[in-house]
Amino acid sequence: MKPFTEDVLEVIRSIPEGRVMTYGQVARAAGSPRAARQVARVLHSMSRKYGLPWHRVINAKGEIALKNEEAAYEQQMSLESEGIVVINGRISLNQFQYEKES
DNA sequence: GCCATGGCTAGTA
DNA sequence: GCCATGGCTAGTA
Repeated sequence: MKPFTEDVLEVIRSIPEGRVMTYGQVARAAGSPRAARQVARVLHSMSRKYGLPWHRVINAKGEIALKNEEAAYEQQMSLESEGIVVINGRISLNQFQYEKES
């Protein structure tokens, strides 16, 4: 597994319960500011086997990005079980976005 | 070639 | 709604 991938996994694992990060934010934290799509790809193909808190990653607009209805529903349930408020598939980034401090 | 993006326009109201 | 972006997993041979 490549360093970038490992960094992405580590960043995702570091998101605390009850908080979210965006794809772009994860990419930046992993050292590749323009690799937001790769984050999506990693999540798509690796979240199951690596037991990631995949539900805590959303898009820059604060929305659940999954197209698949069932999966999107599952994500919403997981988020709500941690106290994150989801309204019309959208989360308030102001309230729930995790900002790593320096 | 895939991907669960993102940011910036054009075009509507 | 368009399109530039980029690092690589899964699956075949």
